[in-house]
Amino acid sequence: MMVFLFCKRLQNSDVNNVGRIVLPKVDLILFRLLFKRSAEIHLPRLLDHESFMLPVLDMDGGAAWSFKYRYWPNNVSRMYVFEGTGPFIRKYGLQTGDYMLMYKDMVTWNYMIRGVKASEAEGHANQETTATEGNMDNLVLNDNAAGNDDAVENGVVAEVGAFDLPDVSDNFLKAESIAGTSFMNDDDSYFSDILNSFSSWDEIKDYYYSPTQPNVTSDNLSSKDLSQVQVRKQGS
DNA sequence: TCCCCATGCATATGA
DNA sequence: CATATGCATGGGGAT
Repeated sequence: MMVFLFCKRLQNSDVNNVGRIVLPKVDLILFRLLFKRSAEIHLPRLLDHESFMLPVLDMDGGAAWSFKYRYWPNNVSRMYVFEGTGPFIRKYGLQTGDYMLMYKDMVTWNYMIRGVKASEAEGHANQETTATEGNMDNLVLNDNAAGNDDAVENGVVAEVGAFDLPDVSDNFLKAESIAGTSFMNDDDSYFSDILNSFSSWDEIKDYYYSPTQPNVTSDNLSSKDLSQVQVRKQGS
């Protein structure tokens, strides 16, 4: 099962030849449902001034990327960025206003990525989305879920059932429109499917917090894949 | 008031 | 001198 993590509407500074993409600090859907946590959880945690190469599989097939994942100190906060994104941007021909969507494969733990042109997004969009296209920036859910620290401390996944499912916000529908796929089916079983796929609270916690790298190594990629992993230097 | 993030810009790197 | 890197600044939206 693929979990949608976040969507970034690309800006000039994301698609120019610098080759880095500033990541949004949007919440992961599941975590926004369970807790009120933000940003630093939809990708592996970075220690102080830590950075590393993050393998990311292309959902379009064939390609595998390797972005340098790091952050910039910013006042008391952080700005997260992917570096070495030039080849990805070029493969999809992404320009300002297009989208980068990230997912995580819950079976393999691979991070997955795809680019969506704004024009394609319009193709998937419903009327409402089209009408408010200017607001399709970084997608977040309504935060209707009550915080429940008790469930966390008790370590009981079953407590999850006590949460109200969030409303399917307009933005969530927009994310689906851009993705061209449904993250949640009609009876809201999307979240319960996710939760049921874990057997314990620790599993959920590990899954989202673990600094463990995705199960992608140079050993299980073809040479063709590897050729796309390398970050192209300017002018090469 | 807070904080996110788009981009400016000073410094480092290196051709 | 050109480009890459690492952070700072400030507008604007959320709280």
